[in-house]
Amino acid sequence: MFKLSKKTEYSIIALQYLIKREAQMATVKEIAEKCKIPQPLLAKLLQLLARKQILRSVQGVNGGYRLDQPAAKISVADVLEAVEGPLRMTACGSSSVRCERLSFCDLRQRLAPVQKELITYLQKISLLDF
Amino acid sequence: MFKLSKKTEYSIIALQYLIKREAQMATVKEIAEKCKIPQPLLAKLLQLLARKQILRSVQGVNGGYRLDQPAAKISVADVLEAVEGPLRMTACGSSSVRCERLSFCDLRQRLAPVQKELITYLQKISLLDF
DNA sequence: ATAAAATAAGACTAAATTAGTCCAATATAT
DNA sequence: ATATATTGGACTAATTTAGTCTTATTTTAT
Repeated sequence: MFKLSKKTEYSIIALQYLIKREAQMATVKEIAEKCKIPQPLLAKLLQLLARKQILRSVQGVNGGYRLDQPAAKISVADVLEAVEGPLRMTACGSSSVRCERLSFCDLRQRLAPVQKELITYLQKISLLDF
Repeated sequence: MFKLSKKTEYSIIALQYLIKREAQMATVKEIAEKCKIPQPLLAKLLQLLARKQILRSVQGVNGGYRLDQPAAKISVADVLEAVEGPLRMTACGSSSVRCERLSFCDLRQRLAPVQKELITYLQKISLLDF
């Protein structure tokens, strides 16, 4: 329970690698080899992080990825959201899901504050102090 | 991310039903129908909860399940652990998993305090105030 | 005693999600 | 131009989760 997905683990590991390299670019290939992450999968993850402005990508020769924000400003919550999508504890609540228990189940409402606290907590942990 | 499994949802819903019924027994069949949960699956879940002394089971005619503890003493963490097994955020750390990144990856150690806080938090939420 | 009503346990199948691959397209420095 | 990168999307494989089925055991009422 609450186990991070491989995607999330890989993302954090790759980010930590990039933090150590500071502003220097690193290619997917390099990161994949050093961190022992399957390269095509890592490529996807770094793309997701770039879309959320956590990383900056440069295409072409001498291209690669580097941090687009100071490490202290990147929260664990940011990474989770970029890679896994919005954090929510119940299946219902996403617009497409209709729940046959709606009439009597108050799980979602009860979980809402828990979820909120959890997110707040994860937002306070940056990749640096984490 | 952090979405509760169906098992967990079903367990909490069933427990809330049992809380409303107070000390009265309810059969798996009854709970399954009222809460719209597949009966054989629910049966498994209630067994897990009974093993952890969250529920008390009585076999035979007129048997069923009832709470084995006051609702206020049952924490969300208890339910999660009973149904999902120990809460841990990394795949490594369970004895059977060997990680090829061990030499340089400190994810597990860094996640340890996060995980601890999370568990502490979930332990403080009972089925009543939740 | 016996039948009926209940949980217990484990093997099994199906569905869904996650992990990982592959390939063609686009961008860029030399 | 060409080599080296990322981009994006479709695809397959593996794993996990959800759900079913069957048989055994326990208990009670008759």
